[in-house]
Amino acid sequence: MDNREVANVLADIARLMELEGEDVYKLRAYRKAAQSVGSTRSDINDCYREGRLREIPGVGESIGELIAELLETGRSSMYETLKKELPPELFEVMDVPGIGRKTAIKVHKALGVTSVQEFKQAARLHRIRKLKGLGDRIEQKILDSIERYQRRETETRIPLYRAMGVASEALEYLKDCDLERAEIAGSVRRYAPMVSNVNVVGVSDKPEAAINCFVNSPLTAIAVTVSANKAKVVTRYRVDATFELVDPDNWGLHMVFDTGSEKHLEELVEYAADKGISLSHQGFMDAVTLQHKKFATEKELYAALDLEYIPPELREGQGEVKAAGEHALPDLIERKDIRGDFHVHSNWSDGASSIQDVAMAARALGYEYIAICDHSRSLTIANGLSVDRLRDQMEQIDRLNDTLEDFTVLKGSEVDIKADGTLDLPDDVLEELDIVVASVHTSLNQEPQAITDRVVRALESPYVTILGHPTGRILGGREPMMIDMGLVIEVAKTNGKVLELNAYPSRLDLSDENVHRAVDAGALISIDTDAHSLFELDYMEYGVHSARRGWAPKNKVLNTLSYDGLLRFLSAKE
DNA sequence: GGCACCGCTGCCGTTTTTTCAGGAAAAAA
Repeated sequence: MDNREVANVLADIARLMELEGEDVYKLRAYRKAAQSVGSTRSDINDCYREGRLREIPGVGESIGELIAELLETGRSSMYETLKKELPPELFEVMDVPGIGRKTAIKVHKALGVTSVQEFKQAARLHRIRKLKGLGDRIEQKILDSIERYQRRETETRIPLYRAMGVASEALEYLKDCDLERAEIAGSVRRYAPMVSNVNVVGVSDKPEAAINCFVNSPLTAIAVTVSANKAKVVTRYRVDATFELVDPDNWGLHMVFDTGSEKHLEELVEYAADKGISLSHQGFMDAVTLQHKKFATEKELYAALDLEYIPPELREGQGEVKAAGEHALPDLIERKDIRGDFHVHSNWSDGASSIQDVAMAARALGYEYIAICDHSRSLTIANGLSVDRLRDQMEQIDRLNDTLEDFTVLKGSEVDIKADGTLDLPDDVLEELDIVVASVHTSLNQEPQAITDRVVRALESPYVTILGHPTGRILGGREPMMIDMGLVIEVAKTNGKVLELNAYPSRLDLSDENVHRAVDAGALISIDTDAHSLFELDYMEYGVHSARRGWAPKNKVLNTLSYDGLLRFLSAKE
């Protein structure tokens, strides 16, 4: 057994204990040990042989003995006993949002159903509503949840931030594969929020060895197709990866074709055809002179078509080719344009760092200002600030600002928009703040009309500066709220409110489409990280690229303003 | 069950609201 297999058994045991209603700290200990064994660099068998099992964090006497049993016999008596009690298939049922531990067990024991499919069938046949404590509405909820879950199961795409991890892992392995060059292409390079394939393009004078090296890397779960210059594999992260070796003299053409998107390439090929050029992954040929051309860089290829260089984020077939032909591409926002961050948490609520440390980190990024926007009182789970604590925080920020030069900490709050659209803090408190980010955190499932009215009401408050994570979506996890974004954008524009592009990688909310709509409508956006620790301030990178996907120019992004410019903006609103 | 810091131990992520049903589970950062 290797580390991964041992870790899987430990994790399974933890879940079975959870089903049994075992002490949560006990099962957490198993879960932690699983995590630790799975991620440790040294081989678990070596550790055992050398008597160093307990040097692994989270492995003590009992778990150490259990691992020893596993390695000696390939099984664990404790695991076997637990499995007899409850079938591990129930894990998947509990993975369905809306079905918890108790419900899963209750239904399993009463009806003898085990798999997700069986639960679904039982709900369809109205067998669940007959159980004590469950009724027709819970039954319907279970059915809906399972259907949503199953739809998600067929989803092979993963969120960008996870694909980024896979991509850098691929590049890391490829360092040992005798390559002269290797770069990420595909939808990861375009910063698409959901990714189904990680593309790597490389150059090597030993192609066969390089391809084999990639296919045999630990990244690969199954090799799908392998040819002389190209390999496609299923990775161990539920996403495919493609590695292609190309002619270095034609690097530019290959990068364009391997970056996509399909729609962009369609537009591009058509545009080229109109100019009498035959363009494909195979090459570039003048249809009249029959001359072939190669391009070492993408810029040269676009230039040969009389096009402006089109940045990868714009290559979605949204009219960028036409715009590039007219030299009318937007002057896209860049990372270096960002002068501050309006949505950052400190350890006053659920952040990890002190205000001072956040300020220092932000200044080290070259920012001029940062707004501390901790949660407001009703969001108790995030340790939201009461009015009194918020006032204390404001005082502390004032004192901190007295010691800072060329940098300002703005006083803010991420104030909850309550279910009726009122704000979680009274107006006289909001008025004292520099920045008010208003966000929805509760009752996300309201009907379209209700949720839209609610947000509109918040945007009509004169004290709100920014609408935080406007749709509440979690990539690969939660659907956006059923809000009428068209109307919200209009109201924001009319009332001089700013729409946030929350750069937290699992959110990226506004979506690129909505950024585009907002920019077209003339509304302002701000790109904020929602950082809860210092390193998360770097999430700005995701935000900027997403804004570029929405064609956002610098002058539509609030946090490109200098501090003085920002003050003018804020005072103009009063 | 593991661990840190001394013990005959106590902590490990928390708390309130919503929802469906009539007490209990799930969701929010």
